[in-house]
Amino acid sequence: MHVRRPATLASLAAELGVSRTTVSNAYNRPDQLSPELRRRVLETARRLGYPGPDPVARSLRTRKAGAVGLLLTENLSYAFRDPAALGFLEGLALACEGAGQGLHLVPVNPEREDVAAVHRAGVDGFVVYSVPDDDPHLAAVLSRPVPTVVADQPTVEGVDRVGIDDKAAITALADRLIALGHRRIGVICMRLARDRNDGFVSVDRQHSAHFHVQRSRLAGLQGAFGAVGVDWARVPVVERFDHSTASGASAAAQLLDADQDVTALICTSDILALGALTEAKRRGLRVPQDLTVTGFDGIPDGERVGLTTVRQPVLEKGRAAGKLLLASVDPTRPREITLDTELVLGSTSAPPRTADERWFGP
Amino acid sequence: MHVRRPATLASLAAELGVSRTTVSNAYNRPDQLSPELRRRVLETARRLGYPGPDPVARSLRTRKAGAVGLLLTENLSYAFRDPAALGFLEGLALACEGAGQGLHLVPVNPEREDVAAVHRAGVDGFVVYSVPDDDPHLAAVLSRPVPTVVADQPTVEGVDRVGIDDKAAITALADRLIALGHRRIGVICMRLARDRNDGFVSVDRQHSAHFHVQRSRLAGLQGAFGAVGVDWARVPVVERFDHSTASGASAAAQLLDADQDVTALICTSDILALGALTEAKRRGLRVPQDLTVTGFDGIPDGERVGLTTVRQPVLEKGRAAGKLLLASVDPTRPREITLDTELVLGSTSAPPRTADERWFGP
DNA sequence: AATTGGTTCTGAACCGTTACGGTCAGTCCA
DNA sequence: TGGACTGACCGTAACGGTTCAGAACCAATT
Repeated sequence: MHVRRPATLASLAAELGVSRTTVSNAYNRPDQLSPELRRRVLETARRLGYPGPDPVARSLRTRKAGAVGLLLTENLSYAFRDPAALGFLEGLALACEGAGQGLHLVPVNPEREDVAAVHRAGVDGFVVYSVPDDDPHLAAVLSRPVPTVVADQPTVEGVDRVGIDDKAAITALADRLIALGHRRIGVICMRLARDRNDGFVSVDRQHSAHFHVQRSRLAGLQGAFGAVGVDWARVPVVERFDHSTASGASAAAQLLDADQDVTALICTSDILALGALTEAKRRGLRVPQDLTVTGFDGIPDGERVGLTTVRQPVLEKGRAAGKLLLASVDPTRPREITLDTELVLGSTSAPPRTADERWFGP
Repeated sequence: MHVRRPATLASLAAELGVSRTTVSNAYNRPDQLSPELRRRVLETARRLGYPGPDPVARSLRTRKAGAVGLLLTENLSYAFRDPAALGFLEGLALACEGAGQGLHLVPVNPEREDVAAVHRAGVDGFVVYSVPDDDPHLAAVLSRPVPTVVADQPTVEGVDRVGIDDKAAITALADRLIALGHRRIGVICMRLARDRNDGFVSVDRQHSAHFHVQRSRLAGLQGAFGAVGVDWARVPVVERFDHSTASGASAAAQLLDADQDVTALICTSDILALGALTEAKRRGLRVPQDLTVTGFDGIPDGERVGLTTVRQPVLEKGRAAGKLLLASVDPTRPREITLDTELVLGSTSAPPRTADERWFGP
C-alpha cells in the first residue's frame, strides 16, 4: 500500500491506456469520443477518485478564471451592513450568477496598504466599488491586464464606469429645499479622503476630496445654494470617517452646537441622516417643523421613517456593473452607464420656521 | 510595430538576460538576489508593462488559490436579504480577510442542477452553508480534494461542521411556552426539501426532511410537547418554500383558518414570525394577549418588535466556519463547533387566554 | 480502385509560474 | 594555501490541464 497521490488526468489516461486528450474530451467534449469509451473513462475516474480536471490548471490553459473580482476598500463589515453597498453587491452577484461567473471578494485590509491580494486574485476582471482616487489597491487593479469597471467612483480615464449623476441629483434636492425657503443650512458628509478628519471641513478640503461622489455632491450643493446668494464659505460642513448612524448623530450634534440657526441638515447619505434624526430628537427638535433633515440613497430604513432623500437604484447599479464587465469582449458596448435617480419627498422636510416662530412658537 | 503579446516572466528574463528564477525571486524572495538587480528587474517590468506573476499560473505551481469558496444553494437574493445569512456571510468574510484569503461566491443556479461551477472554482476549500442533505452541489464539493466545512446543515460523515444545537435551543423555547400554559400550538417552518410544498406537513415529511436544521427543530418541538401529552399528529405544521415575511403571513393565515383555537404560533425563523405577526395584526388578534408568536435567529428586525425568539450568534458562526476551514492543516483543530444560543423572551409571548376569556374577554 | 467524408483517437506544443538542487566566484579563517 | 562557507544566480522539471493538426480506420461514394 502506497501513499496515493491524487489522480490526475494523466494518471487516469495511463490507467486506461488512452491519451490525455481523450480523457480531457470525456469531460469537455463528449461528442469527440465514443459513448462507450466515455463511460469507461468516467467510471475509471470514479474508481480512482479523480475529481475531474483541476480548475486552476484549466484556467491557466484557457486563460479564463470564471470569476469576477470585487474590490472595496472598506472594512468588509461595511459592505455587509450598509444597505446601499449591500444592494450593489446583490445586483453584482445576480449578474455574475446569470453568467455563471463566480464573485471573488478581494480581501483588503483597510489599515495596511497590502496590495498583494489584488495580484493574487485569479479573476477575469474587476469591479471596483467606491474607492478613493488615490487608492493603491485601485492602482494595482488597473495594472493588471484584465477589464475593469468602476462603480460610483473614482472616474478614471479610459476605464468603464457605472454610476449616477451625483451633482444633478443633489441639485434637485437642494433646489427643493431652496424653494421651501431654506438658506441657512448645514451639511454632513462621508469621508473625503483616506485620512480621518472628523470635524468641520474647509472649502479647500471639499474641493480636493479624493472621493468623487462626495466631491460632486458638495459641489452640487455649493452651486445650488450659491445661485441664490448663499456664501458657501459660511456653510458648516461636517465630515465623518466612519459611515454609521452614530457618526451621523455626533456630526449633527457638532454642527448644531456650532450653529443654532441652521434650518436644514443635508446629509450625503441616508445612514448619516438617520443618525441626524436621532440627535434632533434627543435635542427636542421636531422634524420637520424645527429642522429639516435629508439623506441620500433611498435605503429601506430611511423610507420607513419617511426620510426626504434621493433614491438611487443600487441593485441595478451592481447588476449594470456586472453586465458591463462581462460584456467587455464586445467593443460596441457602452463605456459608461449613468443611472437615473429620483427625488423622494418624505416627511422630514418642510419650510423653515420664521425667526418669529423660532422664538415665540408657531 | 507588432501586436504586443503581454509580457511574461520569461520574456522579462530574456530581456534582462537573467533566468526566470531570478525574476521570480525578484517578486517573491527579495533576499535571493542583489538589491541592484532587483531594482533593474522591477524597472524593466514597469517598462515592459509586466504586471507581475500571473496569479493563476502561480496558483497552479504552488497549489494554493488563496481563496475560499462559499456554496449556498439558494437564490442569491436570499443570502443578501436574510439577516441571518448575511451575518454568517459577514463573519466568514471577516475570517477570510483576516487570513488574507479571498472569498469566492460560487454561482449556483437554484433551478438547474448545474454542478459545473463547483468544479470550475479555483479555491483552497469550501464552506457550505445551509443546503439540503441531497444537494448535488454539495456532492460536487465533497468530490473535490479540498477541505470543506459545513455550516448548520447537513451533517455529513467525516466533514467538519459549525452549528448550534437546534434541538436543545428550540426545546428551551418550547418548555417556556409549555410553562406559560400553551398546549394548542401551530408551527410554521421553512422548506423541508427541495420540492415546493406550501401547505400542511405530514409527520412523515417532517421526519424525512432534507434540511437537518428544520428537522431538528420540529423534532425538538415534538419531543417537548409530546412530553406534556400533546399529540403531535394533531399539531398543524405549515411549510413554506420561500423564506420571506410574506410567506410567514400566508402560512399564519392558512394555519389560523384551519385551527382557530391555536394559542401560539411557533415559527422556525424570525422572518416567518414577523410575517405571522403581520397576519395576526391584520386579523385583529392582539399579540401576546390573543396569540403568542415566536421566532428563531434573533435578527435586528425581530428585536425591534420584541419578538420572543432564540438568538444564535450568526456572525460568530460565519467566522468560526472560516477559521475552521483555514485551520485545516492543523490536525489538532476541533472537527466540530457548536455555538451557544440564548432564549430571548420578548413581548410576543404570554400565557394563553382561557376559554372563558376567549369568548367573553378578559 | 481510388476518393471522399466522418468518426475516433493521438502527439506534441503550450499556458506562466515556482520548487529544487545545483554552480560558481568570492570571502573568511586557520 | 586550502577548505568551508556564503551570496547570487541558474537549469531543469514539474504543476495539470487544453488545443490543434493530423493519423488511423472504416464506410460510402465515384
